[in-house]
Amino acid sequence: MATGQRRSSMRERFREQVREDVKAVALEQLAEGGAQTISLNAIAKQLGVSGPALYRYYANRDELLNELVIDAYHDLRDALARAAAGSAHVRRPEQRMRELAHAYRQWAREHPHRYELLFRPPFPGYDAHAEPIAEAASTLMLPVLGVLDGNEDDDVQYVVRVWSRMHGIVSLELGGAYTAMHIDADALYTDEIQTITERYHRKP
Amino acid sequence: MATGQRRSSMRERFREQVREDVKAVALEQLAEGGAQTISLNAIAKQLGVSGPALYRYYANRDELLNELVIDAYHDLRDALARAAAGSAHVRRPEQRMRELAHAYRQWAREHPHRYELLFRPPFPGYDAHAEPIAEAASTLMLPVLGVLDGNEDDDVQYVVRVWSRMHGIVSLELGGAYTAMHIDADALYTDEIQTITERYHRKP
DNA sequence: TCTCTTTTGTTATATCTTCTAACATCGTGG
DNA sequence: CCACGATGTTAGAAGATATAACAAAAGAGA
Repeated sequence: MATGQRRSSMRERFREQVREDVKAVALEQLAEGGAQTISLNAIAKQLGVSGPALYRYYANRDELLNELVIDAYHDLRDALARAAAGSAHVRRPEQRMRELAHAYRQWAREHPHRYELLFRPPFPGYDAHAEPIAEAASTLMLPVLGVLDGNEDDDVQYVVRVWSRMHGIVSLELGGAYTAMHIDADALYTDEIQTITERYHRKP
Repeated sequence: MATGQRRSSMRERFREQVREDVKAVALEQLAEGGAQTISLNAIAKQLGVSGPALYRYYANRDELLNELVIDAYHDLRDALARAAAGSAHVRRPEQRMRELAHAYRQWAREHPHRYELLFRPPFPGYDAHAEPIAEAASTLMLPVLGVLDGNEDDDVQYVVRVWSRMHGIVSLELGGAYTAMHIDADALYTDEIQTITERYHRKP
C-alpha cells in the first residue's frame, strides 16, 4: 500500500544516503592523496562501521571509483552548461568561447584529482570508462558547438581539436609541468584561447 | 689495485645488472596492467629471489617507479632527438616539424603506460616528479626550438603551446576518448600538426 | 500480533601488498 | 686466514581487498 511503498522507498533512500556518504568520504581521500589512497577500509572506519559492511553498498573498490568518475563527469558537464547558459546573452562568440574555456579550466583547477580521474582511467582493465568518456566528450562539447553557432557534423572534429587544446594545457598544468618550467599557466591558457577564437573568427 | 678496482666494479656492475633486471620486469608489469599492478613481490618471484631481497636494490616501491619515470623521460627525449637529427637535412621546417610531431605521438603509442607515467605523478605526495618534468620539458622541446630555427627566449612559450597541443591530443587518444567518440585520431593529429605548421609558417 | 523473508551489519578468515627485523651466507680486501 | 660488508634468507607487522558464516533488525503478509 501507500505506507508500504513509502517505507520501501525509505529503505531505498537510506541505502542511497549511505552510498552518498561513502562517496563523500572517498572524495575527501581523493582530494588529499589521489585515487590510490582511496581505501574502503578507511572509509568504513571513518563512517563508524566496520570493514566489509561497505560491500553491501559497493560490490568492490572499482565500482566506487567508477561512480566517482561518472559523478565527476556530470559535474564538469553541468559546470560547462552553466557557463554556456550564463554567457548566452553575450553577443560576440569569441567572448562566449572565452568564458566557456575559462569555466573548463577553472573546474579542473578546483577539482584536480577528479579531473585526472576523468581522463585517466585508474583501473587496469577498465571497460566502464569508455562509455562515460564517450558520453562525456559528446555532451561536454555541446556548449562549444553552441558557441560555434550551430554548425553540424563537420565541426565536430574542430570542436574536438579545441577541446584537445584546452585539455592539453590543463593536463600539463595539473601535472606540474608548467610550474616546474616556471611558465605562467594563466597567460599561456589565455593566449591559447585567444588564438583559438581568432582562428574561429577567421574560419566561417 | 687494478684487480681490486675491477672486482669492485664487478660488484657494482652486478648490482646495476640486478637493478636493470628489476626494472625490466617492472616494465613488463607496467605494460600489462599499468603502474598500479607493479609489485615488488611479484617482481622478486619472477626473478627467482624471494621478497625483501629487492629492498637491497630499491629502498621502496616509489624509488623504483621514480627510476621508471626518469628512464621513460630519457627514452622519449632520445626518440625526439633522433627524429630531429634524422630530419636535419630536410629543408622545409614544416616537414621537420611534422616528423618531430610524428615521433612524439609514435613514442607515446608505443609506450602508452610509460607516457602516462611521465605526465601523471603516480604518487601521492611526490616531489621527485617536478624536477624530471622540468628537465624533460626543457630538453624535450629543444628539437622543436631547433625546428623553429633558433629563435630564443620569446619562442619558449610558443614551443610549450605547441607541446601542449601535441600532448592534448596524444593524452586524449591514449585515454580512449577518441575511439569512444569514433574519431580518427590519425586524421585529427595530422590536421592539428598541419595547422600548427601553417601558423608557424605565417609567424616569422 | 506472529511469522517469514530480506536486508544489513558483524566477526573470522584467506590472500595479497609493502616494508622491517633478525639471522645466515658468501665473497672480497687486508 | 680472518673479518667485514654486501646480499640473501625467513619471520612478522600492518594494512589492503574481498568472501563466508552468522546475528540482528526491519518490513510484508496472515
